[in-house]
Amino acid sequence: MPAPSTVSDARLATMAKALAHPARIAILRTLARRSCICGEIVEELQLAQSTVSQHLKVLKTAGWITGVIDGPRTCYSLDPESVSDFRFMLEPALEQWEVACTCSADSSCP
Amino acid sequence: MPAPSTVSDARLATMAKALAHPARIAILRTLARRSCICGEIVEELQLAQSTVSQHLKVLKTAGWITGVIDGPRTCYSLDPESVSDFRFMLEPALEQWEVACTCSADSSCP
DNA sequence: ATCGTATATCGTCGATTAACGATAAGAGAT
DNA sequence: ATCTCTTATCGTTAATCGACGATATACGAT
Repeated sequence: MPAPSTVSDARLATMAKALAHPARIAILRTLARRSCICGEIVEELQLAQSTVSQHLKVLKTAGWITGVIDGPRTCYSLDPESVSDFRFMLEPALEQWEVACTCSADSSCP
Repeated sequence: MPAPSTVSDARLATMAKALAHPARIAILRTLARRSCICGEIVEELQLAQSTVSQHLKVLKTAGWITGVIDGPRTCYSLDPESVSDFRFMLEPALEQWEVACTCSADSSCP
């Protein structure tokens, strides 16, 4: 029997990839605090506007956030459902991995 | 006040980055099952040996796994401590993010 | 209709990633 | 000492990432 899952691992990897940059983590933290922000993020992180826009796009594509256009600006928010999905995919695995023994019995190991 | 954390976000991002590939997730799942494997992973995933070796290096560098050389082979295992670190860094954030409202009050939003 | 603001997109650059085959290095066994 | 097996590393390739400035687009206000 092969390792379980593998189906949703693609999505898990995609969301992890979007998380794999300090600037994007910072953006998520910011959105968690005051929800709905656009170019204010540019001030908070000291990055060019185009760079921030790209990071937002990555987060949006991966599903972490949603963007609602509000006149000339776009209002970004965390997508709680996707956060929930991510937790549901990741946490059972992490729990299992944390208790994995350092070296199991049926193995070709020292 | 800026967003909290940012200190360990670098490490969080690093570990997330290592997680951001289906093959590496598969490797972690495998190691969680039977611990201590080396080239058996090459069979499980259908990838070249050098590719698997690289993925193992990425996981090791990020701290997810440890490698103990055992004669001619190397025995890899999950590092429960790092898994724990990762959980400790990530889960509080995820909990917070999941309950973040879609659009908060003090915001320039619709 | 035009101006100003806000944001997305384009094009570019250097750096990194992912994959592979080929080669080197280490440890046992003959 | 040599052969074999296992794994790490090297070199290459195409693709992607991260950052930026410049430009285009969209909207609201004048």
